[in-house]
Amino acid sequence: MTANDRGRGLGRAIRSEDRKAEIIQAAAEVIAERGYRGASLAAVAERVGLTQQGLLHYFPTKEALLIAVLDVRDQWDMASAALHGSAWPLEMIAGLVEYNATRRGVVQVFTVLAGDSVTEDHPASGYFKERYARVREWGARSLRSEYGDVLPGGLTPEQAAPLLVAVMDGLQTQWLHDPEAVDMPALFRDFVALLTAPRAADGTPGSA
Amino acid sequence: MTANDRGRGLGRAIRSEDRKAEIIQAAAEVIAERGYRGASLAAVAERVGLTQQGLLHYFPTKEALLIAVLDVRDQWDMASAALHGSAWPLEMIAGLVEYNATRRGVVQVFTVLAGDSVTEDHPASGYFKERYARVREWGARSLRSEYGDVLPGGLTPEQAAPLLVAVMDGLQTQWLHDPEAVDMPALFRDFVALLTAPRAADGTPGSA
DNA sequence: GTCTATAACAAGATAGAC
DNA sequence: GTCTATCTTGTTATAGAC
Repeated sequence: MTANDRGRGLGRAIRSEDRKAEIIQAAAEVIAERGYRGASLAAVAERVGLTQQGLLHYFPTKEALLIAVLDVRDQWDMASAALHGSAWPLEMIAGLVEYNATRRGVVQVFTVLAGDSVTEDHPASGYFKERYARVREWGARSLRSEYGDVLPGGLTPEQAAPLLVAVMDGLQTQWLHDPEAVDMPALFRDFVALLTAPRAADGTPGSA
Repeated sequence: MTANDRGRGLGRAIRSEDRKAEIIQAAAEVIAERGYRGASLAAVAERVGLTQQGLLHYFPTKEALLIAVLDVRDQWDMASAALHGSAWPLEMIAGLVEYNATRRGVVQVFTVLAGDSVTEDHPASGYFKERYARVREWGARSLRSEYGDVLPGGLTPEQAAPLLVAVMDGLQTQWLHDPEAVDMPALFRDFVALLTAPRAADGTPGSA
């Protein structure tokens, strides 16, 4: 707390965290551009004005850096809500999709890594398996708290949640390949409409 | 055409095509397991009992081999139908999803490459952009020929087609990460039900 | 905390023998 | 048609100076 802490103790520690955050940000960018395997430590280092060896002072291995990227990115999206257990109304999720459409980089990291990580012995494969399970559960809980045990469209929350996640992921892939041709937020809202528009009353009881 | 053409001419040419097909199959496997960047020519060559240099006799570069893999795989799925313009009823598409659930390798190549190819200067990025556009168009045409200008669920074919593709892709990703937890064919049929279940008649004209 | 030097590999591709 | 040998480049990671 003294004025001459510069270069030592807490002051230095905070600076170090800043540096780490900078590196994580740069790593996310490079991974988005070239995939995990294609992202070299040297390319990341260059972006923050370090050498490859200087970077390794902050993260001992490439894998450690990837984990750090994943952990930080997690705080940005649904997974964060999922982690904290707070339910989101569908309208809020649609808002997130709208926001995502303005942040290509964020979307691209996850799309690239989600694909990458189905390969053998990928360092992020466990992460994604858990993440998907967590988000599906959270989605089902959110939908149940908004609509009860059956959505207006006729599906249960447990049926709708994985579809919701699939639509988000799948639209992102198409959107990344051709943003002009794919209006991601509008299409997501079309899907929401499908989920929430009341079905016609048929012979089955329950409409009265 | 003579009997002693063995080792020359047509006989040899056919053998060479067989060898190429073998290599393409092996390449698809290795790409599924390790991604495009992680797939070394040596690993592919080993699977067909060749050296890396022997393999390069058939495909001059790694990129040429990737293109060949993509071209051949295309003949296996929807893109083939899309290419030939023939419409598929939704039930048939659901059948394809069911079939896919028995062929992990086929699914995995596309999922890995679709993610991989959103990165910069990826040799397959043009391929996927075109493929998605083609499949969306074909999907819309198929849906229109089965249901007309508005599906029972209320969406137009142009709205439903990209969602259909997104659900297929997105479910594949979740299924690859955790096949036990994700019943891909059943979930796809849930989505089909959403698309095709009649909506409740509201105040809007058109129901009479 | 960041650097230079370097170890230790692994990659794709070419040249040329057989 | 397939091999051995080799070039060139790029990778992660370590050792140790400053």
